Amino acid sequence: MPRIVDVEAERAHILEASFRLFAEQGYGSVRMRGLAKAVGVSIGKLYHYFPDKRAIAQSLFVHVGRQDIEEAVGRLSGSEDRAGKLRLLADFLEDRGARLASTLMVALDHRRLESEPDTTRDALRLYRAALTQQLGLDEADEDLLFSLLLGSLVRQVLDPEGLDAQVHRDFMESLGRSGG
Amino acid sequence: MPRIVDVEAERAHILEASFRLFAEQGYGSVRMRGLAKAVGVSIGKLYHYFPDKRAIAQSLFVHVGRQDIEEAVGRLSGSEDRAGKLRLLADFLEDRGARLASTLMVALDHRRLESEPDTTRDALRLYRAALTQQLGLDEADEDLLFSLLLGSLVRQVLDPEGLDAQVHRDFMESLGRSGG
Amino acid sequence: MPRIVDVEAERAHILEASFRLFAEQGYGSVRMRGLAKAVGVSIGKLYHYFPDKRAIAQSLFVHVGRQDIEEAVGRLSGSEDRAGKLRLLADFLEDRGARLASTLMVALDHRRLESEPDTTRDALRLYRAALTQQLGLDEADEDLLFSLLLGSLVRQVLDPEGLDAQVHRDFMESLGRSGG
Amino acid sequence: MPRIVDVEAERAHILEASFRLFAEQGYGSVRMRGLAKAVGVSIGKLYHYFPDKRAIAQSLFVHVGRQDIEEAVGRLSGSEDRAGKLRLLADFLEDRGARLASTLMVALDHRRLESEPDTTRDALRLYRAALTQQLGLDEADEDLLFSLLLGSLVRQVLDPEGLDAQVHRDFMESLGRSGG
DNA sequence: AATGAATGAGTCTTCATTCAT
DNA sequence: TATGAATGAAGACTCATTCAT
Repeated sequence: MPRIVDVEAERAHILEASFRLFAEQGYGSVRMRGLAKAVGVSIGKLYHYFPDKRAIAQSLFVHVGRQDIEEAVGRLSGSEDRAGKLRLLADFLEDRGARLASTLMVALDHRRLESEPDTTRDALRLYRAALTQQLGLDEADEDLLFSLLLGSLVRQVLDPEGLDAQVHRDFMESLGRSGG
Repeated sequence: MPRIVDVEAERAHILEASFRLFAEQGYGSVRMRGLAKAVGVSIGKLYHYFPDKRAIAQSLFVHVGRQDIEEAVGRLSGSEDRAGKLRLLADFLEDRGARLASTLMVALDHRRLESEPDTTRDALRLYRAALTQQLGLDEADEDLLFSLLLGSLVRQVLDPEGLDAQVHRDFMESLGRSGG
Repeated sequence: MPRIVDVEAERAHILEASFRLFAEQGYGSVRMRGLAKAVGVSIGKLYHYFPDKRAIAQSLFVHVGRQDIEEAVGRLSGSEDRAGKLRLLADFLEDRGARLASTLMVALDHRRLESEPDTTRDALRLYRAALTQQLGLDEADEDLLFSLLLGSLVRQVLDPEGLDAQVHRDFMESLGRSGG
Repeated sequence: MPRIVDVEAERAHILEASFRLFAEQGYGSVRMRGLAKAVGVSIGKLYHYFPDKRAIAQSLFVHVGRQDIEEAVGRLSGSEDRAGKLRLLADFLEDRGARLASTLMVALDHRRLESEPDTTRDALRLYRAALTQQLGLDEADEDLLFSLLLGSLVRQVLDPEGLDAQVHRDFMESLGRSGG
């Protein structure tokens, strides 16, 4: 029994420390040697906890995806009404944008690793469902919001300065005022 | 006398035929052998026209980026007023979305290939400038629209069915009615 | 814990086993695959201990050059007077000629590998200095002897039978009788 | 009939222009592209006049070897007596040393190109025979002289400044005084 | 359980040679 | 005959994975 906890903790630690490298370099450009160094463990240890490189990348996406949703839901729960939740969402985007953008990069890589796009697609829908559950917007507004969120993450990667956070925040506030 | 070749045409052909593979697999996962096969030339020919793999990927982004802008501007020019141009933009997204999404994938890879993010960032701004010039929206609307466009491209990659084109089209139309 | 290895011993072993191949084929004609087979290790191991082929060739020259001088000095030290040392030198040439000729081949390659001829030239001067120190001949005699030694090594490569060892031995003996 | 002369002239031109590159880089490091550029012809032309790279290197040695002997004999013929010839030989070494050293490099490479050392060995003996014929020294002196000549060429490659031409010249003069 | 040296298939790239023009 | 673009086998080198310690 005590071992299992350790194993999961080790795996989680490896995944967390792998995140940055996979997001920055892309699956195909990450080297096991570089990964081991970034994680701060030996190559052998990586292979002790994961069967191969692909498994790390795939587990990584699941891991960080789950964390992101949990954090998002946790934070949006800080307010009861939709307007408040939207404000918290804008806050979340602002201080977690870099991390979310990295998660998106990892998701795009993950999509390339699977022949069937199922896992990645389902994960995206999970994100969307969490949004639905928290905000209860009408479908059209939510669809727009979802594209807007993803788009702002992409822009965060390609041109962080080019993005006007206030504009996005205002748009979200306007959704709070429209119907639901 | 040796074979007479149009060097620029050959380079363009290689880049066009490379596009799909780089977009689908990502720079680090593309193999020169696979690339040669996909392009339909010998490995040697690839190296005759480009110094190395990296140069192909970098030229590729410039090449497809330029083409995309040219096509977009060409199509938006089909209408004089903003509302018409926005309708044409929605049309463009609809029938060229897959290609534009691929360009985005290539752009994200390109960003990872350069230590300084200058080229990629400048390219993104070029896209944005073309939008400004064609639509003349106020900055806030344009900022939103830009995120929305990029977001819909990302969704096209991760979950094409999850995207409601009509919603996005309606949003663009609403921009046509608002001020400028 | 990983295998514990004596890095210097491994490097020395690789160099010793590389010697023959580089001497026989010349730097440009040696293939890493052939080298690995000749050394009796994997290609990967060669690259584990040396950054590249060039580094092997360059280290090789330093390694065998040092060994040759050590052996020569060791053997000439077997006698106290100049005549005796000259006799020992002739003996050394006779039973180590093939190896010394190989070292010369490696030295000539080494010269071609560096843009500046410094290292190779300095090594040659080191050989010469060892001679000076051991024999204490006048400069002219030593100069002649040095050319003679190198010439006999070249001939050993190009036409071993064409060389009259006794003649060279006699000449060396004559140097023992002349002034110093 | 007229064609044959042209063909031979072209071949000779290619060989002469190849000499320097082969001597400096060694057979295995010479590239056909670099050779074509050095010679000032197209790669196609090289293959028009020689079946392959190896044939060029092998013809090269024969070509420059023949030229060297002819020039040496021609110059030694400028004097009737042995002392004079030895003086001319020293002169020859002094102003043609660099070229002769290159020939030696080419010879050493040539030796590595053939499985049987016949051609190279025979060429060396031809040089020796020319010496015999011109100088008529006793065998022992000639043997010494031959090693000395080759040794001075090697030193010219490895450390040109370290060689005392006067010492070598004096030695040759001393041979002129000794018996024959 | 942990390490990292060792392996060698597979990568990018080169280059002798061919051949269309 | 001459050219150099094209080819792809072979070269140097990398790197995911294994395994002795």
